[in-house]
Amino acid sequence: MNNRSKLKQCPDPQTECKECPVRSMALFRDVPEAELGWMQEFRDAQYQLPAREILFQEGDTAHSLYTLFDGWMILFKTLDNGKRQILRFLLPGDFFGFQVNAIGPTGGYIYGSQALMKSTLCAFPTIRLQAMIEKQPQLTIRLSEMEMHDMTLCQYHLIGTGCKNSLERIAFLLLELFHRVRLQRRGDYDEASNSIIFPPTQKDIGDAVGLSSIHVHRILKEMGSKGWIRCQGKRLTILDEETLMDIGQFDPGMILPKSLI
Amino acid sequence: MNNRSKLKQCPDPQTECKECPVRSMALFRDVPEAELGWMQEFRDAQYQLPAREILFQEGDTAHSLYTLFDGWMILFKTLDNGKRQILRFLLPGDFFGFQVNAIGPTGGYIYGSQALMKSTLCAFPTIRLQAMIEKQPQLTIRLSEMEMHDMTLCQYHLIGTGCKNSLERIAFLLLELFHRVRLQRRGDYDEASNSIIFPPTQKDIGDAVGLSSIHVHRILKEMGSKGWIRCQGKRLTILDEETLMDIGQFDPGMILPKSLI
DNA sequence: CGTAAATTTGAGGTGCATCAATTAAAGTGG
DNA sequence: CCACTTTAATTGATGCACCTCAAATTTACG
Repeated sequence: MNNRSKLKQCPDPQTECKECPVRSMALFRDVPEAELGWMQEFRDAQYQLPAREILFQEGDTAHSLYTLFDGWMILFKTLDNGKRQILRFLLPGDFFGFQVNAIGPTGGYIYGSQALMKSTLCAFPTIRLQAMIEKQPQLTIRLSEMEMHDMTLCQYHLIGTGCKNSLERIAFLLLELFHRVRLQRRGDYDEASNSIIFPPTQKDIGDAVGLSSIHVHRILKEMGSKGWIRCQGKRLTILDEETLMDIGQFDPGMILPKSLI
Repeated sequence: MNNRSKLKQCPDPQTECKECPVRSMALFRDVPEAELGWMQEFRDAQYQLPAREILFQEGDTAHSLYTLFDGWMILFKTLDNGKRQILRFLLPGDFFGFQVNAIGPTGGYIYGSQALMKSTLCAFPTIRLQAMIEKQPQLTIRLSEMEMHDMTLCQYHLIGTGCKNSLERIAFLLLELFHRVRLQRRGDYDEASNSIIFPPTQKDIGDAVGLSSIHVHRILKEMGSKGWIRCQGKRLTILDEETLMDIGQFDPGMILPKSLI
């Protein structure tokens, strides 16, 4: 465990895997119900992380693999020039921590991770991955699927920073996050107002799409004044989805999970 | 087969999988020698593609999965505004074509693919992937490894377009491609001159790192005048690798293959 | 050898960054 | 619950890294 972070183990009783509310999004989605108890043995524990807290930094030895259980997190990389690139926004069910910078299980994480709001994590030791796969070989297929999905999103972000202007990039990002939250159909999406809880700051948005927080602010203001969105107090409301989809060249289909086979 | 392309089947005899020179980089790297003959049955054929030819376009039905056998190719996406983003440069051994835009095997490719020089491909039908995996379950682990590797590269490119200036991005890209070619230790790398065959145009470079071809040219000229590189006639020579690594924040370790387990 | 494609160079414009300073909001401890 | 501190949002002014346009030259190629 990284002593830089204020990670705390959750008080018992912790959530049972077989009752997990994010199971349909998670790595162990396809593990048969009867095997879940066994799988749970591999789990380290559930942990809580306060808002804005760092879980691990780039280079930290990768002892654990994580599934975000509740909250919002980011994976990021900081450069020598002080700039930060957000690589992924993590929502409940998302799996992370298996990209390391060396061959074998002794490597370090190639990115840092931070909570954007109070978050809960399920962790299991990296060292047990092999045993888990041997017990449940179909995990590798699910792992590939999740990687493929992350890869697709990463490619769309690359397309954004490579080819789109500021308005288009931000429109895309807002819609992507909005749809990802809505797909989960949990309390964070409010159907009546078509809004979601939205913890990223303007700086976070900028660091995700390659813009300064000041310019992000101007674009958000423009989007607000045109009646496309409302964005205040950690809540994002989408008012004109069609226009935003057109501008951002976003298609909800591209964030749907795909099967490898 | 896509009739837009001038894909031609290679004249027999085609290369035997067990004698494949790129096997150590390829999907079937870990398949036991004894099983390779069986695996080869799944193969469609070897195909040849002329320089600058399109293999498939975004949206084409994904009938085949490909391994680049010889040559250079790119995966790219073109936007409504006419701009193009290069998502991956493909070198011999690289596997592509399994990212599709729909659930199940009936989807279309989410990117286009084009040869940068005369290239040879090995193809097998997407529909046989499941049977191959059932016969050789360890293929899914190797697939995950390859995806993880591609994902890492994609992330570094995102970091480039998101956080780096033009000089830093181009330095990174040149070194990445240089090292990837050199890792293969085939004829395309010349040790005496520390140079590689380098088919991308200045426009290709720009489309990969999010710059105009004109600006790419100015930067390449600057790099040349400072004695860092020589870049002419489809050949790239690295003269001052240390300076370039420093500027581009490139570490050769990050393109080395990693094991999942 | 002729045509298309890529490279090269210059001039001018702009989208976004940077700097600076104020206001508002969120977090913290008494 | 309020005073205090920190962080985020907001706004204006200025600058530059890179884009776009245009045209000449060189290279690639059937």
